[in-house]
Amino acid sequence: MTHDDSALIRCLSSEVQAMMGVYALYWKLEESLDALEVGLSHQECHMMVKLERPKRMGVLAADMLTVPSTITSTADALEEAGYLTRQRDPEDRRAWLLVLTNKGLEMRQVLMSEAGDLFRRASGLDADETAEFARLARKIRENIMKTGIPEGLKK
Amino acid sequence: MTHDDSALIRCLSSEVQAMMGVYALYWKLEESLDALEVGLSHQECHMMVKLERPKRMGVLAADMLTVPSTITSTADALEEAGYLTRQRDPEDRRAWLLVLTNKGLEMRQVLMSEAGDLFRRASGLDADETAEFARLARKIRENIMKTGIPEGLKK
DNA sequence: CGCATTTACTTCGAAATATGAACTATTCAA
DNA sequence: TTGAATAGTTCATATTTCGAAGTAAATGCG
Repeated sequence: MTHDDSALIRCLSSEVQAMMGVYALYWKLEESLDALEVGLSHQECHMMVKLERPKRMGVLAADMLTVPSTITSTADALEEAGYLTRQRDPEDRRAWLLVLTNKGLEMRQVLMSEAGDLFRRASGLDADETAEFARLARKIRENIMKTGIPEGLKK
Repeated sequence: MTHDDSALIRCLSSEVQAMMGVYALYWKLEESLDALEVGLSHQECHMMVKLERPKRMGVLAADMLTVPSTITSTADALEEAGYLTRQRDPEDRRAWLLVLTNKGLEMRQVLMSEAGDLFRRASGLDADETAEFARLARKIRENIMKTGIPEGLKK
């Protein structure tokens, strides 16, 4: 704590307190990702995590709340590095499925376990608190995935 | 939800579930910030929020987990727009205090109340859940501010 | 005191990232 | 079969971020 912010923060609405915590955590986690020195950009790490199973690029764009062209270049990099391959989706041959290679699956395991450590260290929460935080975070994520995507395509 | 992810996600560790929620929320909030059309970049919004009281640029850099030169350019933009002024810190004349103008204070109020709305809509949590989430988020933020900053200066 | 070192911020050019408009290939609908 | 819609790609551009070198003020130390 740089100063006595904690007292000031308690004066804010719960929503704003929550946001500030989320921002701090996000920034901290992003910073820690660099320290992993795993040779992947943040976006590439996120894509690896999202690929628990083969997914279409459009689905990933929606999941990652980003734009198709970003997915293309991220996938290019991961393919180049040997972590995934593109396979035509048999159900719609316009679409590609991104499929992790064995090397990709291994890297994903590493990332997931490192991610757990990062969260534990950054948050400082005990197991119960983490479980409760995870429950709410899951609920939030479900809400966003449900309501957010249409909005994201607005304009 | 693009598919039946919710079931898959429950298989992950609490830590990873928490992270995925935090990421989704962060991305969603950032996206919504654009829609605010308030003429400020994300970084500029964040700085406005952090300036609940005058702060040194170095302190802001630590708070925002970023680099001094980024703070300089963000502060330049906000000064240009009339939201803040630089004042020499009487305690150390090398340092500047960034002080919100009246216009800046008004904008900060707008941002804070909009932020509350954004969180409410994005998260979909009720008041109790929000309070609980805020409690944990505050705890996390305190932990990060306490432990995180020295690490951030490593290297 | 006077000089070397550290600290706080700035400058500016380069690197990394993100974005959108125009394009190819495929599907769908009539 | 043809026109419109969709999935992804390309590429040039905009935005953001970073870091090395510079200025000015403070601090430490003989």
